[in-house]
Amino acid sequence: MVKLTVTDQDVECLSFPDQEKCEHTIFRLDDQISAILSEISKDPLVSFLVKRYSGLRLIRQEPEQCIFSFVCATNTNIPMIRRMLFNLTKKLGQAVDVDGMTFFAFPSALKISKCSASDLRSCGLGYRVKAVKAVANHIVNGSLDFDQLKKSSYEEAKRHLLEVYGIGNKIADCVLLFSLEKLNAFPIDVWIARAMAANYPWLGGSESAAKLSERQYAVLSQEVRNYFGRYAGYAQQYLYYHTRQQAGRSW
DNA sequence: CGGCAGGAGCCCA
DNA sequence: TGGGCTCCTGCC
Repeated sequence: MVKLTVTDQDVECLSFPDQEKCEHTIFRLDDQISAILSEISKDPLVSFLVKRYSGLRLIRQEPEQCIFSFVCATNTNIPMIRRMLFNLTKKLGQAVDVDGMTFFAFPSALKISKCSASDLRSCGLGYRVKAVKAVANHIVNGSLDFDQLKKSSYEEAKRHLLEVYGIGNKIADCVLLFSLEKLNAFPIDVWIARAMAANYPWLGGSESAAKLSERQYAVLSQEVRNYFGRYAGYAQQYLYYHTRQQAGRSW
């Protein structure tokens, strides 16, 4: 659990249990950011966005928290996602008191795997209960080993993730980018798909569809990683943030 | 007030 | 390739 304090100058970070320089972990401050930004700035639009949204960073999450969060995020909206995750942490997570307020840590996969389906359902997860259960079981029985996946290539790690019920292309790419150190992962949700069709019509086989088929996702995914390179995920972050800003939805 | 559409996707037929 | 899945919100 982390407490962030925004000051005029920067962001102060305090973690529980205490971890030295947790902001370096969370905001990837150890990345060679100038080299990364200059590489993705070969693209004119990204170059513009890098200047416009200077300071934007990729977040590094704990894999378990990351994958459960994105499983809950299918076919819904952000207020709903927050509610589901809050209910889940309140029901199963450990209470932590900070500044006189009680927060709840993200529960372990073991805790989730032991939780009954009806209790999970009571968190408002709906049909996602089946996927949440499947992910928890894979983690507990060792068939989903995040430490191993961190050492694997993008392609191999993604293949393993896709074997889990409830994990499709988009969630797999999010988990790879935000928690498994695959900076070339480029998650394509409906917003990014629209943005790509509008700004990069020559990528993705000139498919203008907002909803991508399995095949279209694979083609576009491969092409954007070729085009933006090993730090494609950083480019995605700028494009995604910009798209959401344009839509007037800044969380 | 009720009814309906739609939303950080995925699975199955 | 399209429909269903849960739940909630916004709109009419």
